[in-house]
Amino acid sequence: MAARKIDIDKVFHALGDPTRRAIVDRLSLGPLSVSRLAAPLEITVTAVAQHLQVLEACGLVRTEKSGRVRTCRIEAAGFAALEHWIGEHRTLWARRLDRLGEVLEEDGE
Amino acid sequence: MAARKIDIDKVFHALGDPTRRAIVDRLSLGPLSVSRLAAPLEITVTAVAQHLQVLEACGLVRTEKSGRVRTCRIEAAGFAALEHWIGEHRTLWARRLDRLGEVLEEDGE
DNA sequence: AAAATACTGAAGTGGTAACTTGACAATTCG
DNA sequence: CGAATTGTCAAGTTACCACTTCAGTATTTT
Repeated sequence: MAARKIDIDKVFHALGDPTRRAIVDRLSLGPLSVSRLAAPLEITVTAVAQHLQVLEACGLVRTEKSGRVRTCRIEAAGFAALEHWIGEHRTLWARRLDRLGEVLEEDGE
Repeated sequence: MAARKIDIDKVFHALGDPTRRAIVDRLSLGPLSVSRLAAPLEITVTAVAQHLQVLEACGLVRTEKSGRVRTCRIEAAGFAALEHWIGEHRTLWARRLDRLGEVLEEDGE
């Protein structure tokens, strides 16, 4: 799986930014170039490139440059680290998860 | 119904801080007062109280003051929001997880 | 009552994260 | 070739975040 050691700190921090989560969301549907990623976002291509560096540094995204285009895709390592952290806490928290039917109210996200 | 609207943004941001994750870890084992939470951490009680505000605001922790002691415990709502977000992405990402070895393939774009 | 305990509030500091602009490099295309 | 596309590098700005100090409020203990 994850060959490299993934820093869960960075994973949480990376996903704490809504713009980066939006990037991850879109990449979940398939690879995209930097400018295509930037198009629907209201920030500059430079800003998107910076977000991509963050996402790449924590193993959530992998990019590859070919010609003048950098193609970005989801990478599993960071996601695996996140699930691992959650898995470690799920058992501890599971008891309390029972009584939260009321909180799972929508929220869109 | 919707007791509180959980903001996944805040949940990720809250857990992005190692000190706050340490707090969550210890509270997973049982309730603690603010000063007991602060003891092993190398920060002031005030700082811990501030972290607790963050954790409480995103539904990861619940606190209750009785006398001069504020007791803190894990709250499931934030954790549920986190699992919900992951659940929504797991299916999308699972595909990529399966095909890790063959990603050199061009997806067009 | 006095002193110790447990926390709270306001205000300030230092660092850093997100974003911008502007200049530049590299590639593809007319 | 020259021009447009695509992304990169280096600063600089702004805003926020984690944390501190200090002064203050309740509450318990002695």
